[in-house]
Amino acid sequence: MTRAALSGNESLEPGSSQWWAERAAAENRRRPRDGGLSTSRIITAAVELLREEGVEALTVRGVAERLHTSSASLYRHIASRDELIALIADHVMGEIRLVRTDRGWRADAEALMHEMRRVMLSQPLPPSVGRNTAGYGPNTLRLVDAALELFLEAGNTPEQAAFTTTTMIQFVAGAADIQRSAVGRGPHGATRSDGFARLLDGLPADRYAALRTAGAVYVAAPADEVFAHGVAIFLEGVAGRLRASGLADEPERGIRPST
Amino acid sequence: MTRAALSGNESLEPGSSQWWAERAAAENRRRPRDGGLSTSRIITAAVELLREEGVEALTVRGVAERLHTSSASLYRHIASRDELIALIADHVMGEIRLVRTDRGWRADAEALMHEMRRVMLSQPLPPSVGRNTAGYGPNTLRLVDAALELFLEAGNTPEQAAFTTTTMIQFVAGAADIQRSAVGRGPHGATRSDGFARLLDGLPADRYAALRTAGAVYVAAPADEVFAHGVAIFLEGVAGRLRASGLADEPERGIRPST
DNA sequence: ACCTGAACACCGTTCAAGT
DNA sequence: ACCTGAACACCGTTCAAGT
Repeated sequence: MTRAALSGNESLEPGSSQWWAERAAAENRRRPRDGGLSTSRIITAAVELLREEGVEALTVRGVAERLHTSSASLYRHIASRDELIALIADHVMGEIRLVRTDRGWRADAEALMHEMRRVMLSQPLPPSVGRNTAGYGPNTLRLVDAALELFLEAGNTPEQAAFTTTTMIQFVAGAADIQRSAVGRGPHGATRSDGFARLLDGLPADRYAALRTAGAVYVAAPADEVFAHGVAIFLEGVAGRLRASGLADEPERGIRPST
Repeated sequence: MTRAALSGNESLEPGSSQWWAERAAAENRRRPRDGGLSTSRIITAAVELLREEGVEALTVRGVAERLHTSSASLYRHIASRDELIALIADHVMGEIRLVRTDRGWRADAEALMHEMRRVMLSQPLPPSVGRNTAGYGPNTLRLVDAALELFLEAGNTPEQAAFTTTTMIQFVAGAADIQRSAVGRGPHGATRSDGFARLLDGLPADRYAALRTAGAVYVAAPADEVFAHGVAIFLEGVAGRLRASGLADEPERGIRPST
């Protein structure tokens, strides 16, 4: 009771669809006070803090300080740190620009994936973001909607479009997440390869044969190139499955099927 | 100096290749004391704690308690909580069974991906695991080696094999990560869909058209099926690119090219 | 030389006491 | 009715004082 900051959402799990639904309702109900605190001011401050001082600085107390209040005051607007993080996650997703290129679904999907990754890497984010605590936030749903639209227009069934959208998000989020937390990369990725040679030396000589063949390029590969390759695999796979299931594939330009 | 638990690895970033190399060297140097503490006992205790009490219970103090010591004592064997997490991550990867099916690279890759996911979902893990803090640990390198081998035998160049391996890991890790943190799923995923209908009602009626078409199946889709679909897309994409680049594709059974 | 109790500098969160 | 100082119950990490 006391814990629910914004109404009677009792103990809904932050990030769940019910939580987002309740939050939207409560936010409409709310009357913006004088010059006081608000959820959006808190989110803005939190994102600034994140950008300027990194993930480790993102504490409830830190956000409060930036707003010249006490942490206790924030708990009138957010019920927990987890809520704050879910809100930040969706907020960041809002920076993803959704544009249609008119060059067919493959070009659109490719652009969308690169744009998602750009935004996810554009600032530090707490570990749980990029997962799906934001999954049902308004901005994230816009993204999901755009992806579903794209894959529907490509000729997929709703189920295929849904599965493909989830797969796309999983891949892009995974790639961004891993790159974000990538460790030991020097300015030119040099540090990484250096230590790697030493590392291989320490391993049993009769194993790790493939690693000795392709390990160098595996370690040194520029993240952008690897991601572009991953996108190509994904698009090729989606197109291949469209052909296999005898559904409409896209010739050269986008033709909207009468769905 | 004082901080480096296991030798002169000074301030290497936990998870970096140098850190793993240094750690392996130091571990060999070390003489196992009487019946005392050891890194592996610490890891075992940490993993037990994780399995029994979940991510939130994984504290240095909690691990110490389980070993009937003080947290200060653990710092003789690990330099920080981050080190502990990197070690746990690689330890868990060690549970991945690497088997060749003799039914060609596609079957092998498919089995490997499902096995990776199984292990990643088999127990709670801290957020940063499944990213690449474990990237250079011995068990993780065995996994990478197996994947590289697979894709090399399929006929890829070392560079293609490397890129494809990274893509595979990113996708599987992303899928597992998102599913792990999936929020609001009831016993039968019911809760999820329930709240979703209410959520859609709250959204502007003139937008989110695709979401209204495919949203239900998007939300309710069983994670296993979605993952299987994602694997199919990935394999199809890899095969497609192999054909496109004129490199050897796999007919029906595995034929080792003379790489 | 090794170990660790006790302390330090933080956290997220709560709530009684203020206005 | 709203706000918040101060406290609670934790953290990770350190180090002086013990053995």
